[in-house]
Amino acid sequence: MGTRVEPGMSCAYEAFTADCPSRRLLEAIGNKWVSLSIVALGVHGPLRYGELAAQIEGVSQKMLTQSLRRMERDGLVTRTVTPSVPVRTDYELTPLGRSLLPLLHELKDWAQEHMPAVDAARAEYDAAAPSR
Amino acid sequence: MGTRVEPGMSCAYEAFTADCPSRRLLEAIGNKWVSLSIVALGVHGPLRYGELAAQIEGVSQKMLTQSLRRMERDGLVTRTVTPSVPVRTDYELTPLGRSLLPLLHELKDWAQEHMPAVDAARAEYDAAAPSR
DNA sequence: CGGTATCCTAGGGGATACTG
DNA sequence: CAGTATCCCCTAGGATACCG
Repeated sequence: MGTRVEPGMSCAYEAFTADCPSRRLLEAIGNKWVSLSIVALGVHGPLRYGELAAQIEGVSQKMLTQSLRRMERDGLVTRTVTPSVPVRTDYELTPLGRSLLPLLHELKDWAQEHMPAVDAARAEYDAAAPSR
Repeated sequence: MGTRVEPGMSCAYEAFTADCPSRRLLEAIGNKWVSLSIVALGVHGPLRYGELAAQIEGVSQKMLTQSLRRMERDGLVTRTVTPSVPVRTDYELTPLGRSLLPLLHELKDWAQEHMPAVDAARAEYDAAAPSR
């Protein structure tokens, strides 16, 4: 408890307290569907609910809706409902949400460059002791 | 199915297929304990199991061990056991693991800069319709 | 010290059906 | 079309106890 950190400087590097910004960010966007939605919206601009669902293979209606609500609450996307028949809902990144794009883009770059190495490591690990 | 992507270029930007590198990376390091362990090891250098546990507030023995095993399998850390009594185990980042550090560092920077905005958005959202 | 092994529960998350 | 509601399974993950 001796090492209290400054507000805004919390989680500086010494300790990862339960409520430090880094951990809370991971809880907010660490979710697969959340980050994929952000990237999809970043690439294609505003998207309707159905378009978004089509972009993200395998996402269920429940999870997509839940993720979008959380993102809206976190100020990452705006939700615009047009009460036509049938109804139309558009999702768009806020400036805050857009500010995450460079980060996620780099993540994607890392993945494309290094995932083969990860696969190789896995294969070797599994081959060494198949029982593990 | 018409838009097939090049190997290595998969998940280029059009579609997020279930097995594209970006999604698989998120599954590998999206985990809170994994990324926190990587950063802790990146900052402090090699760490013993107990030291690592002390760095990461609130992690259970089970989750830490499980995360470290997964990271070892993925080639992100090495695990060195010294069979003394009591036994000593050191964890260290591999070059592959280290290559994630800049990324995670930027994540941390984003968190420290923008999490207050997220908190504000949440407060406003909750205030607008407390029932949600 | 650095783990397994076991038990247990809250929540993640899919499938399906219904609605404005 | 874009949801909500319900059911139900299954895993993440904590607590506890034991071991080399």
